[in-house]
Amino acid sequence: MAAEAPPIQRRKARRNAAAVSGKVTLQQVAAAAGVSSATVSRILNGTAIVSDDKRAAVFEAIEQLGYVPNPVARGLAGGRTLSIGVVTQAIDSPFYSGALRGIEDTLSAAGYSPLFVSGQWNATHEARCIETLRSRRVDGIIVLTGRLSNAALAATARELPVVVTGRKLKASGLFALDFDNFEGARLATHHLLALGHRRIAFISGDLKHLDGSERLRGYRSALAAAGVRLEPVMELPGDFTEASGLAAVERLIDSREPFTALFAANDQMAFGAALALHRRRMRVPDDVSLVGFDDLAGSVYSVPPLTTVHHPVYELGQLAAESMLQLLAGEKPALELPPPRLVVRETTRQLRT
Amino acid sequence: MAAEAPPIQRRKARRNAAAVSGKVTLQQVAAAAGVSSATVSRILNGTAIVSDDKRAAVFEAIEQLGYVPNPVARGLAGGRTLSIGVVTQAIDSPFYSGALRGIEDTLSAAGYSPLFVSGQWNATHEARCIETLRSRRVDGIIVLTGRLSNAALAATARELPVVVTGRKLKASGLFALDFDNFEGARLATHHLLALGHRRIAFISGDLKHLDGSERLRGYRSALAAAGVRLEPVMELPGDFTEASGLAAVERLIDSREPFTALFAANDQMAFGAALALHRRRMRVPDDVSLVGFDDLAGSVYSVPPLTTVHHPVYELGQLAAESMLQLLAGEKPALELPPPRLVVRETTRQLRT
DNA sequence: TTGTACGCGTTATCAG
DNA sequence: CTGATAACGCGTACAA
Repeated sequence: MAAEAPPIQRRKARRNAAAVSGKVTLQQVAAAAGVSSATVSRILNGTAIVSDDKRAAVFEAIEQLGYVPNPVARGLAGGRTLSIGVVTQAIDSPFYSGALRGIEDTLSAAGYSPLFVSGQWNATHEARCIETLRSRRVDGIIVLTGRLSNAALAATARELPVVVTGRKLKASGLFALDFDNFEGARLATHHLLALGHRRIAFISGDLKHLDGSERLRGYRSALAAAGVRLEPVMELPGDFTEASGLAAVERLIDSREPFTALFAANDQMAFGAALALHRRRMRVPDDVSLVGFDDLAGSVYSVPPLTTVHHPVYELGQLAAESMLQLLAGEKPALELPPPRLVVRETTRQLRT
Repeated sequence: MAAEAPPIQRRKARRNAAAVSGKVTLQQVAAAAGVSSATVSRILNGTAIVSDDKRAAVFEAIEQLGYVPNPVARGLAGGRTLSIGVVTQAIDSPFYSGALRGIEDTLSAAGYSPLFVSGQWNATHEARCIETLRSRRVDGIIVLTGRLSNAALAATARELPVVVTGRKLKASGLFALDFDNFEGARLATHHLLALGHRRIAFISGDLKHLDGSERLRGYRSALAAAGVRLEPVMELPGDFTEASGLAAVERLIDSREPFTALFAANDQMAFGAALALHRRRMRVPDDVSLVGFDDLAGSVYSVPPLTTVHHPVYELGQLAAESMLQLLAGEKPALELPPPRLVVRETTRQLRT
């Protein structure tokens, strides 16, 4: 036993050094295991059946040497980089960052790495982002609510798998994951109607996006179903930012148009609206009821906590990533997001009569 | 002229096809330009001086063919992947996402791509993340407030450039970008003292992190300087989350210890604190003054807008990325974050006497 | 089942 | 200044 000590120590030392420097090659593993490099590769990728003894020898060698495959070389040789491009609009938006985490969690669990790029709400920039991702040879691209045209998306889907959220679209090699924004907005508006409100103003998001237009449609639909007349003055334009929500409410108040409730197309605008109401000395929910959309992490802790429509952003990211994995595996994804759900907190109350 | 039309068209067509498929190789460019591939490489990387005519011919060919270099092959051959690993704790945290944007902006402007991974406040997981990044052959690693030991960080800095934020540390190949949390906390506490407050409670963050402990130190220092006795009961433990801020304030109120002001070690805990006060029917700032730390994007729109210490997170990301670029260029970074700055908004007021 | 040999697209090292 | 040519580390036809 004692005689064997030195070799063992040496092996251990080498292993640590290797694990840190990451410089052990597949070739070295093959040599140590007494097989060809092709066999090692086959074992690693499950490309072919290998005899059990060689298999064991290879794993032994991998363990001893602390071998870690080099994804760069893999990418060059095999064409697969095990990385997925993710096009987001603003990486620091409270809305998207939740989705990004969902994507990262499920992608990394599958051995893939996400490559995030920000499109910055600009179609041209977005196209450039996709070019960058393609030049980096990503295996697929996930687009979170892009500005890119459906045609452009379908075109890149012909080259590599694409998963897109926030729009409806069918094309080969592409999967669209959509959330029922219409129903969510209907739910929110219905809630206010059920509380007795009739003068319900709506702060819309960017109508160029499906999210924005669908939420407006849901609002209108609910009002119509309740027999409440649609009034253009009650539809305030916004762009999904807090500032636009604040501005919209100030304009509404200045117009002296009576209203008892406010539905903002997203939580951020609802926050802006709440501040505007506060500035004008109108209390929430005593004077005005307020509903948001998205259920951001911070909405639970706003004062008072915001009633809103839950949008499962984390799950959105997870499902987008899972769909991509399925696309990569040659399967046809059919995942669906859970239906929207109203979360009643403390910014809404029965209309005083 | 007319005779030349066909070739031009053909060239155009080929160029488009190439730009989309991204399959034109450096070899093809070399062939088209009538030079060797080495020359093309040299021109692209500025590795050596090349005659003007060949240079022009190569650029002409690149343009015609729509050549885009392949970073994967580059990574294999040259060892540089033009990608930087970024270890963050929670990609969806409002605090870190701002920094991530700063990093992405300046990195991509320099032709680098960031590779984000989440350490999830877990040293073991963080170490694994770094292994992943190294296996992907990133050219450097930026660590945002990690849990990793200084020793571990210094060790990886021996292998490749490292930039770390949120701690003080000197080592070769490593640059630490620190923010003056002590001074920021001192500023905030001083502000409350200047308003006449004496019973100022402090909700601390995770004291295992330098951010947390330094802010506590700043709070104590300001009190001491004003001759106010430090009372352990006024120092409430927290962990940087909204929930912990809420719990801390509820405990404080239940203890019936009198207090007129509250300083939370970050904005998220301040939000939690504000909600707790609201629940207990204590008004901000009329009954209690409240100060946060970080100046998150949402703090401007909280109701009422939060007085807080501005922490330049976006710049933090920018500077971290710039430092990394300098490290990569063989320079010695000496960038510094701007000093902390108190942003007085509407949650603090003169103590009523 | 296994090994040989070539190719992936660049960079780097030599000569010239 | 420029051109062959050898790496870089791995996947994969092809052959055995």
